[in-house]
Amino acid sequence: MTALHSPFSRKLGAFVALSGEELSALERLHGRRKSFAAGRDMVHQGQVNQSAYILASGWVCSYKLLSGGTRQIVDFQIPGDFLGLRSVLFRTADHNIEPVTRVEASEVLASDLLETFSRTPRLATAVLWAASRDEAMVVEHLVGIGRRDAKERTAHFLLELGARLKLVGLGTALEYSCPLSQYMLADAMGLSAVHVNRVLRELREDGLVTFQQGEVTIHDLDRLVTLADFDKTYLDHDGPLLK
Amino acid sequence: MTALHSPFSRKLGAFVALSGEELSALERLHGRRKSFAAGRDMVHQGQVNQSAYILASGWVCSYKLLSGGTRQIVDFQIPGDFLGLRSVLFRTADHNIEPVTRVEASEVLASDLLETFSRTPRLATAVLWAASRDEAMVVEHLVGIGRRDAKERTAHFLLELGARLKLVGLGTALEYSCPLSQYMLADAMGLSAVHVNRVLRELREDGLVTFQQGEVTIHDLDRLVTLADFDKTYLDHDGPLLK
DNA sequence: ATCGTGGACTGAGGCAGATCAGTGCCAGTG
DNA sequence: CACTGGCACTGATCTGCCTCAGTCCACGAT
Repeated sequence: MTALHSPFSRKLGAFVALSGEELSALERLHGRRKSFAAGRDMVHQGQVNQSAYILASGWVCSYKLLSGGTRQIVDFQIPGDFLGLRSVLFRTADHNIEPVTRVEASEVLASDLLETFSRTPRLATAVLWAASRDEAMVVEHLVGIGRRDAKERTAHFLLELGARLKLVGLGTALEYSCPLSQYMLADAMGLSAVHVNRVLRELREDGLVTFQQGEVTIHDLDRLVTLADFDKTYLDHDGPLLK
Repeated sequence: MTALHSPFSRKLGAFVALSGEELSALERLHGRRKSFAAGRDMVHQGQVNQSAYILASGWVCSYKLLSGGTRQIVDFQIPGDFLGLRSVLFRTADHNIEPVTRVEASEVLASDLLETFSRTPRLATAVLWAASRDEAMVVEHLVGIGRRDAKERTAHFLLELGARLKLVGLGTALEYSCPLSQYMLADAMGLSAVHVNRVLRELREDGLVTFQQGEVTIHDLDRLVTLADFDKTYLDHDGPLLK
């Protein structure tokens, strides 16, 4: 697969119109392809001189561990997402990265990344753009945990996931497959797994959305969007913002 | 005040060793100085073609409104912080920005910012660094709201604020002044104002920290750090990371 | 002087969601 | 085959935090 067709290039291209030269610089950035088994952390909190990765297939989650032994999942990454940018920029990882499924990813060496930035500066801007979008997702996540109740939060979460997957061609607005267990949802949404289970049942009984056997099916998009107060503008936009 | 001495330049310099030329490009970036009254929003959700700002003095908060009328404060900004980067990159603001006190800030036009990035690319990398640090703070905030109880969360919040203020010379590790009302703390921490009040009293009665009349005084740093599970590495580091 | 306003602070009562302690259903695996 | 471990799911109980409904300042405006 060339960078020209990689989901990552496509994503950056949505922010900054990329020249042929920039596209091939992106292509060279994709270093060695690596494979990771589900459940075994790719990166640990505190590790130094980590590489970053561009996710080709599979799902991963980024989380932080607390002293009490609980964890908070900050975000899930899906194919086309960039992993561990902060770990590279700060030389030491401030969070763990765990593959949720088997994962294929291209390693990006810190030195290559910084050199690419200096030689093709517009790519630095493009990556800044992508990082800002990630931050917007974390912010939305924060708002959800802080001010939405469990049902709204879960609805919002499932809608966001659907929108993201649709953007990379891994599902439709109404249906997608999702390898996350209820335990992981709980760790992501700041709930207990028990409560996630009950909330999913309620959403199902309300005829809004079903999440069973790894498949999410949205039955009533409008009502779900209203319940969740979901506004997808932070995920998407029309055409490159920088010509 | 020249950019050479502005807190913002100092902050970026902590990430990327800046040349004289880069420093003066930064200086030129500081556009018109503007002043804002407390309480009147500088930026609204949904506004397009906003400028960004570099905060010179005063405090502001960034928050999102929910349909229910509640709000979640995402972060507070203090002098030296960059405001509204996302609003500029995405052309439309996804959050509100409200001055907490009277505020002095330099306006940064979107076009100037992008032009600066293309002419002095290392500044794009530096801003990427700063944005990543902001994201790290939001992530820490997310973890707190998701997995820390009200007392730990409040302790963590006060410690983080102290560390940030110390970095820009506005307080010591043990004492600083803080213009935030308990209502704002509540909106930031995902609690009710009533509960914030009780938690602050408990922290005071435990001899850990006092927050009264706009002054925060930490009485027992060690126990507070332990309670909050506070690790300040995400805020600070030694020397520029990019020479 | 008094009124109004905004913030700190308090008590009582209710509820969302946590915790505890399970059951049942697979898919491995030795 | 029985045994194990992971996940979905459930009922009972408990609790952290919210909501409501106030009081009591300190202040600036009239």
